[in-house]
Amino acid sequence: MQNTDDKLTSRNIKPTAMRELVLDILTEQKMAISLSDLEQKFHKSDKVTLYRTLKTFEEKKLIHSINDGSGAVKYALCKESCQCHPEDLHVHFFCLKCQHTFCLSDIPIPSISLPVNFSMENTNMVVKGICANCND
Amino acid sequence: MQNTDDKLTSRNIKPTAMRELVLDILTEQKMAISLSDLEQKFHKSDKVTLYRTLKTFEEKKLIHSINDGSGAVKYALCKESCQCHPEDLHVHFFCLKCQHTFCLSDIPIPSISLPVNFSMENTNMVVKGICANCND
DNA sequence: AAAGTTTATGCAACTGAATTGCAAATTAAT
DNA sequence: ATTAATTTGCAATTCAGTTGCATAAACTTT
Ligand SMILES: [Mn+2]
Ligand SMILES: [Mn+2]
Ligand SMILES: [Zn+2]
Ligand SMILES: [Zn+2]
Repeated sequence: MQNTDDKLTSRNIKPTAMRELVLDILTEQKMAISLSDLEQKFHKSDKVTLYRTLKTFEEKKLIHSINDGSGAVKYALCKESCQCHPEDLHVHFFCLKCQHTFCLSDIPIPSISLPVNFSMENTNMVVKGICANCND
Repeated sequence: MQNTDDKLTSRNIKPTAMRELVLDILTEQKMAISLSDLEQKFHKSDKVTLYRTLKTFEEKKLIHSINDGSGAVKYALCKESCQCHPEDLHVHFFCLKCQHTFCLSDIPIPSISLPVNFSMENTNMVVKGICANCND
């Protein structure tokens, strides 16, 4: 198990104080969070710095982004082994009641056969419904 | 085959001039279009009216919306038989080159088995890649 | 047909997410 | 220590989506 600093350097991200804080917060989360969610975890913070931190993390494949249709992109940590290749992708779940977005890390995105001459690079699959917490 | 007016009334939408125009434009499209795309098909138009027209159409299940991650929601006509139930859902394709979004109407969204106590109501599945046109 | 009622439209204005420019601060390299 | 490269903070912008309200159009009732 690597510490925060190693997790950053192993993804070729320079470990600044800010980035360590952000990574620690992301590591604590049980669900995906948006930029505004992240901002609210700080007492004082600059949204743009957090924005660029998330961008850097995503670029270096430390986190991945999820478009759950809620209007704000959500982010969640990648597994250590993740390279964000098609085989690393998983299904996400958006709860219509609590509005939380979960990584269903164990559920790979099913591959589908596209029409002729269409090639795939990536897939975003979001199931919407009621999560276990909200189902009484 | 119904005319524009009948298509509207059969979905319980009052057929105003505006709505007929919008439906005709939507019917012509080979791909899903955004609100701004729609706005640009008019010489003079009010974005809010178009916005509310699309909302009404979607509510009455004449069209469905697609969240392709491009930043703007896209819209496309439903099939005549569509009730927007899970069994009516299909996969969408977003071309990374031409940025167009296509309904893969013949490809149903594969059903997945969710973790215990999660229930599903709806699924958004967008495959990203290169479309047939762009694959030379 | 006229008057009244409901619904749709147009315009202005606002919100909130995402993004850019730039200067100051921090970090790395020489 | 000086210089160069990178990161951070603040101001400001863009753009999709949305609301409020007044006018216009479409229906209902007399
Ligand atoms: Mn995930
Ligand atoms: Mn479609
Ligand atoms: Zn929930
Ligand atoms: Zn294309």
